[in-house]
Amino acid sequence: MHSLVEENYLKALFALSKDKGSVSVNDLSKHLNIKMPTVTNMMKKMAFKKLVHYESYKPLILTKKGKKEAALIIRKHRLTEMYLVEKMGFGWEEVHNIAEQIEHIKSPKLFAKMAELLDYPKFDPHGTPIPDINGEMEWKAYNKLSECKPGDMVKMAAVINTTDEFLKFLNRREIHLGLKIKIKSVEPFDHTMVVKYKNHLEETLSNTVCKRLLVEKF
Amino acid sequence: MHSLVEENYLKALFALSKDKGSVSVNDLSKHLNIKMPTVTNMMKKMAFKKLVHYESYKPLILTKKGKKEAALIIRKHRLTEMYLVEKMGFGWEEVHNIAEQIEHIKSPKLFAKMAELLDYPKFDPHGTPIPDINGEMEWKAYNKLSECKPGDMVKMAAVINTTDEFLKFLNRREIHLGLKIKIKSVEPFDHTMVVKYKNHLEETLSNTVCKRLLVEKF
DNA sequence: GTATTAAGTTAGTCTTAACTAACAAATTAG
DNA sequence: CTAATTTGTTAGTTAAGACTAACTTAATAC
Repeated sequence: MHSLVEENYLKALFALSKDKGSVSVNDLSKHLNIKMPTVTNMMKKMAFKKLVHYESYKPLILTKKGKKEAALIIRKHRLTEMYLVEKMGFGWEEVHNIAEQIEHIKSPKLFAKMAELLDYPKFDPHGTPIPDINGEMEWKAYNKLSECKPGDMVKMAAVINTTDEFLKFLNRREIHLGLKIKIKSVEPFDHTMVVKYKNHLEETLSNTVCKRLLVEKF
Repeated sequence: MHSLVEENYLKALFALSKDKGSVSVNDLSKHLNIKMPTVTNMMKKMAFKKLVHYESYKPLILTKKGKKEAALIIRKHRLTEMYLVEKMGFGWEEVHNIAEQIEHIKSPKLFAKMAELLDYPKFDPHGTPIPDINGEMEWKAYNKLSECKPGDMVKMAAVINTTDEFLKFLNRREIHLGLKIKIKSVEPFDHTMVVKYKNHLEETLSNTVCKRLLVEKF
């Protein structure tokens, strides 16, 4: 399998290529705090292993294989974070460093068990999606409603941390998956949103609510 | 801090020096599956770090510092094993490999939390004592089952040299920690024992097995 | 459109932790 | 007590993954 070092390169490549789809050697170098020549060498090695497409002076692009491997590491990271918070009582700010280490543990069983005990979560409490066992992350284009701007037209895609209370709240307001929502305005002080959808012409949603709603822009 | 590699040398030294108090380069080499010259080099390096007393052609002896560091790694290993079994529902025989990796995680908080959630255990699921945060271990006066006599009533307390094979063997016979066992008879020729426990009214255990089972008399 | 700056590569060095080959010391056998 | 065997050491090599210095290509500025 891959070394711990290679796994860190994969993760960084995956994270950085989110928007553009490709990464410069320079960006990767800065992100990992590793000098550029080292990165170049590593990219050649990883190209040989079919994890990344590499050509001199061209941007770096993960292969399908590379993307999958990266997603699986991220899966392990997020499951670990979530496990530490939900099952062990850690605070969110404490778990990153631990997860950064545990994500490299070679034991499918350990992570399968975490997933099971957490009820196969698709999102962590940040609302960030957790890739499945095949490295698929079909949800990656989603945003929190709270991060959208006035004027945006969005479609309801998912809900974070679905408690009974919250689901009843959504039902009362007729908010459901696939619903098209227009953001009318955002209160600068507490980030309360005024939105419009279907026959609700002026519904007010608190930031607490908006942070739990994942939407797709269009 | 120490590298993962050094930690493995420490652990091996600690385990092997249990009886004699010292270890030969050869034994350590065989135990770690690492050639002797490599071991010699490493011992010099670790002697420089005051982890081991090293003199050419003399047996290796852990320093006080070395012993403490080793005990702390073993603490992490055993806490992890116990956590996996008690809190995550793993089987006794599955946890060793995972703990072997997690023991190297650098996060005092993680292990403090495990200890807390397990109610500060002094013994792990194998019945072996868990060193405390200062590297101190509490050894109870356990006896090998092989040294008991017909008529003795004993309670399973710990297992020596826990290989996968052996643990599976114990599972098949439903032998576990805390189990109460009565010794019915001992074959004088090969020291095979006939014992009784739970609904096993006449189970025969070879001397090889009995020497590996630690029990508490009562 | 050339000059300058930024980004990327090549070549060579370092450290860690492994290895083999060859030699030396200690132990055991006769 | 010497010879043979086992154990341990020295010296030199290798691979991974980092580095610096020097050079080349690409991008940007004027």
